[in-house]
Amino acid sequence: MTDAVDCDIRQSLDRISSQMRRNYGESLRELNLYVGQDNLLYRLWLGDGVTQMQLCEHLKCEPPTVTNMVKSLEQNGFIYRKRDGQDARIMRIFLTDKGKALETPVEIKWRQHQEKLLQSISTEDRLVLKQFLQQMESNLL
Amino acid sequence: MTDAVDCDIRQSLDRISSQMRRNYGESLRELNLYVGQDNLLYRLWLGDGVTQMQLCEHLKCEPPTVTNMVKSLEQNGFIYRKRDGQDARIMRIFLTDKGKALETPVEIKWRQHQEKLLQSISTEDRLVLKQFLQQMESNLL
DNA sequence: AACATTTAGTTAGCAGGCTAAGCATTATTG
DNA sequence: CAATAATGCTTAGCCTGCTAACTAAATGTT
Repeated sequence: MTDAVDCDIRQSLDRISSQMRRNYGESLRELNLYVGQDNLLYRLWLGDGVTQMQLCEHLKCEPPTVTNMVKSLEQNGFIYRKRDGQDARIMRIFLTDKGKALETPVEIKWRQHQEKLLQSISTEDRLVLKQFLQQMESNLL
Repeated sequence: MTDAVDCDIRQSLDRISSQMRRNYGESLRELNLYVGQDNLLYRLWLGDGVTQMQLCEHLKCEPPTVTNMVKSLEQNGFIYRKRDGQDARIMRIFLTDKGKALETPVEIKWRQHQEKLLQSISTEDRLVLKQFLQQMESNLL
C-alpha cells in the first residue's frame, strides 16, 4: 500500500522534472539558449569575472560540463574568457553585452514557467510543499 | 515574499531531480546500467516483444533517444531486436537472460533509493505531498 | 496499377551530464 | 633548490535527450 504511494512520488518527481526541463528548455530556445545555460548566466548576472570552478559549485556539476557549456556560450557570443593575471591556471568568465541583455527576458520566462507550475496552489500550500521538498533535498545528501 | 517561496520550489525541484539522478545513476552503475535504462527494461519486464514506438510512449521521449538506448543495451547484451514478421518497419525488443536477471537487483536499488528520499516523511504526509506533485504535473501539460 | 501519405526507425549533429586521463601551473615539502 | 603534490582546466569517450533530415515499408487515394 504505502509502496504504491512512494513509488508514485518518485516517478511523479521524475515526470515533473523532465517535463519542466522540456517546457522551460523549449521556451529558452526563443532566446537562443539551452536549458542550464540560463543558470550559468544567472551566476554571472550576480557578478562577473568568476572562475570555472566557482561555476562548477554554483551549477553543482563537474569541470568538464562547465568547459563545454562555457565553450558553447562563448561561441554564441554571450560570454568571453580571460586568463587570470595572478594565476595562469585560472580562467575568468565575463558577460558580453549580448549576455547582459538576456537577464530580463530570461527572468520573464522563468516567472512564466514558475507561475504555470504552481498555478492553483495557495500560498499556504506552497509553504507546506516547500518544507517537503527541503526535507527530501536533505535526505538525498 | 511569495516570489521567494515560489523560486525556492522550482529550484528545489531542480536540485532534487538532479541529485536523485546522480545518486540513483551511481547506484545503477554497479549493475552496469545507466540511469534511464532501468525504465526501459522495466517496460520489458512487464512484457517482452514491444516496439520501439511503445518504448517511446513509456519513456516519454523521442524515437532517436530510444534508438540510442536500445543500441547501447543491445551492445551490453541485455536485450535483442527482432524485425516483425507482419510489418517489416517494426522492431520488436526482447530481453536476454542477462536482461531478465536484472529485474530483482534493480528493484532493490529502486526501493533503497526511494526509502532514502522519503525517510522521516510520514505516510499521511506522503499522501499530501503526492497530491501537490500530481497538481504540478497536470499544471505542466 | 501508380502516386502520395503516413508510420517506424535511423543517422547526424547538437545540448547537458558524467568519468578517466592528461596537461599546465602553482604550491608544498624534503 | 629540486622533487612532489595539489589545483584548474581540457580532451576523449560514453550516457540521456533533442531536432531535422533521411530511408524503407505499409497504407490511402486517385
